[in-house]
Amino acid sequence: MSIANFNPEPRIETRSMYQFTAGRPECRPADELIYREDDPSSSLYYIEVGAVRIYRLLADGRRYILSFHCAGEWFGLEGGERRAAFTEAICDLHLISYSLSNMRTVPIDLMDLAVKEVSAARDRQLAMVCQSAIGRVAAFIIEMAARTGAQNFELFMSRRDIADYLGLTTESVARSFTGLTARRAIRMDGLTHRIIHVLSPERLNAVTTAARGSKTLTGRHS
Amino acid sequence: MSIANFNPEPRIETRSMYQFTAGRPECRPADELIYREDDPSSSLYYIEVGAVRIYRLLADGRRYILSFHCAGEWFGLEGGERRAAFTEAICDLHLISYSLSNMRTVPIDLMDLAVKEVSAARDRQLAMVCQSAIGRVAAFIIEMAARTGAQNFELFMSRRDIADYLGLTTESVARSFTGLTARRAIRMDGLTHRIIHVLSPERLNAVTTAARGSKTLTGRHS
DNA sequence: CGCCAGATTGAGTTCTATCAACAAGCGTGG
DNA sequence: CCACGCTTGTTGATAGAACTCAATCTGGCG
Repeated sequence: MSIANFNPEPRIETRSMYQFTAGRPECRPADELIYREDDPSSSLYYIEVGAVRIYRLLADGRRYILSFHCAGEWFGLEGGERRAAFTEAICDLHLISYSLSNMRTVPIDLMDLAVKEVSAARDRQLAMVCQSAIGRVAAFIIEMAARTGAQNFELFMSRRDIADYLGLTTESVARSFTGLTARRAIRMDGLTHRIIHVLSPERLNAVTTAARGSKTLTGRHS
Repeated sequence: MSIANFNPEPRIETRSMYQFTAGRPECRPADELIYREDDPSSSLYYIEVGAVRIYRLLADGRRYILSFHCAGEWFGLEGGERRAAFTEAICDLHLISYSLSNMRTVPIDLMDLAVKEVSAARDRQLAMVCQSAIGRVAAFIIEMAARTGAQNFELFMSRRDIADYLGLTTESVARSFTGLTARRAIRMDGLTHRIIHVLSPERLNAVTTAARGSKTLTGRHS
């Protein structure tokens, strides 16, 4: 499995390690825990309706959201035997679980899922480090718009969830939303301002490409 | 491959998509480019000696280092058909490349590699967002110590590389190293202070677990 | 009506980027 | 040999961005 058993012709059967049986559809209410840290990681999940947040709790009790997953997406692929994070329903949720077993192949290319998650994690890593507060929020809105495929959509998570995802405070998130509204990049609607209208993808993009600081990362070289 | 072709029994052959032929060992001098963004991603690499940095260039020319890989590690697994990042040798490098072909199976479990990269990317994401400058540097030193398996080791990368990896300036990195020395967590040696002695793993850990700010992420709830 | 949760705004503080200067080592060339 | 430039790393002073604490606003609910 690891570099230790380096061998010219080992013919490792990746697929055989990851076979699952399809479960029945399940419904979970908002805020219910799907699995917690240290649970055995024996299932994979497909979201039919709703959304989840995957998060870790730090030693001091703070919460950091690693990713959101919404309808039509898979989650729960884990490296180790046990969960490294918690997963909760954000809103009412319908999902299908696939438990580890030798019965049948899971109806998705796990390799594809894994490399896509690497790619997404790297994109987020880059956004976290390189962007200002308003830039992160702009990038977040672009990501959500791309996922829903619409210019007008409703955020299914609170400002607190967004803050814990972007590594900001709720106040900074609110100020960034206000700032994007002032720049006429978006318009907000609804009681809790969770309905977002993207007025200008160009202006949104302009915010994300504006450098946080010229010396934060090394400038052009070679 | 994606959710679009959802199907109860598709029997997707992950392995068939990822077969390689072993290449001969190659040597690369320091700072040489292994591959660049948009190159076809047709090879996987195993590092025998040396280390590489994988990075992206932002629109404004700044550089962000996504990861370092050193001897005994694999790199180059990519989601798409083309490279999403650049890779360079940090120091003199010996590597073995495996080119895509139908000849034989690559001597590593790619699935294992992919899920480990997801895990590592998430850990870094968390460190980037939750930690102060000195906390990130402390986490970086802990990571490097774990990789080399020694309390005393030489960093193969410059302060600039570290800064571009941690999303800080070289000045902040230097100040953090000084701060860790003042706390007697580490001692530095060598002409360019790249030789690190970990004096107290406990004190190092204490720096990483110290909260950056109590309101940065949501406190204990539920 | 009082109370609460979610979102926003304002004022002050902290942290890090920025700009500048400095030190040490190394290579080059006169 | 030494002056010079160059690279790498470090330190100091200042400015700006985000956090912190506080207050306000809205709508929902008992």
